[in-house]
Amino acid sequence: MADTEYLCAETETVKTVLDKMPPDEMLYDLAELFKVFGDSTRIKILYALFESELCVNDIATLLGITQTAASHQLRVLKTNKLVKARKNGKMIFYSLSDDHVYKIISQGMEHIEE
Amino acid sequence: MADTEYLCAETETVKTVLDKMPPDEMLYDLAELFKVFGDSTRIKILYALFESELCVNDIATLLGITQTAASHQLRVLKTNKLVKARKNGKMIFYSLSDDHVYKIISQGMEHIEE
DNA sequence: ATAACATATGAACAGATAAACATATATACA
DNA sequence: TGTATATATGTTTATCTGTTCATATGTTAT
Repeated sequence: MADTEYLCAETETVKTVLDKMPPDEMLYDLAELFKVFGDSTRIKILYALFESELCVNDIATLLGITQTAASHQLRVLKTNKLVKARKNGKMIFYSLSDDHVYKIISQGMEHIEE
Repeated sequence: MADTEYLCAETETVKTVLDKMPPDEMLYDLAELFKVFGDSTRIKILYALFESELCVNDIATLLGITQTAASHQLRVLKTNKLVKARKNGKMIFYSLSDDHVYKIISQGMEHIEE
């Protein structure tokens, strides 16, 4: 037997909230996306790429991290379609995949700066 | 003696990248902010609050989580200024603190839906 | 083919974190 | 005052995550 749940909010309100809530899978994906932005190393990489495409070693050197760490994080960014890769000889140049990245980070910055 | 670092990118480019990079502390704060969005329980809470202010117990019931879990997550959201609280008797109503929350989540959704 | 370089991968470890459980605080009402 | 209700807090635990180290893959040049 389930508990008798009761609510403070109006029944109508509760109904609206539940109606407008996107499906769980979508909310899960959204959280996953933000999780990618939730690491300072990855944020730094994205910021660096605002200016120019860069190869892995340059990114590592610029940010003062190891090549391995850069590579691992670039993989996360690529998997989540935040950056794309272009191969040129032995080097691989990474760049932002679209301007959502810029917009999302900008909104975040606005929130912080107030 | 430091390694002799060399870069693939132009010296000028590297300089610009470093110049435009915000201070580390700011980048760290930004990552912290996105970390808050990077959890599906918190995303669900924020989505619920898009419609209406809600008390803790309602949020817990609506999302199918325990009161304790809701309270813990609301604290995280409040600490990061994403929600604000209004006390009314024994109940505490939570609501979104500003529209950055909405904008950030919207941008994220756009990225996912493409 | 071999050497040097650029990047990626796999495994292990340390630190972070969300949830659960028990309990504390605070308010309302009898 | 005592009791029920609403929310918050502290602690533990299981899981996740970022980094490091070692190694592998792939590319270029000699």
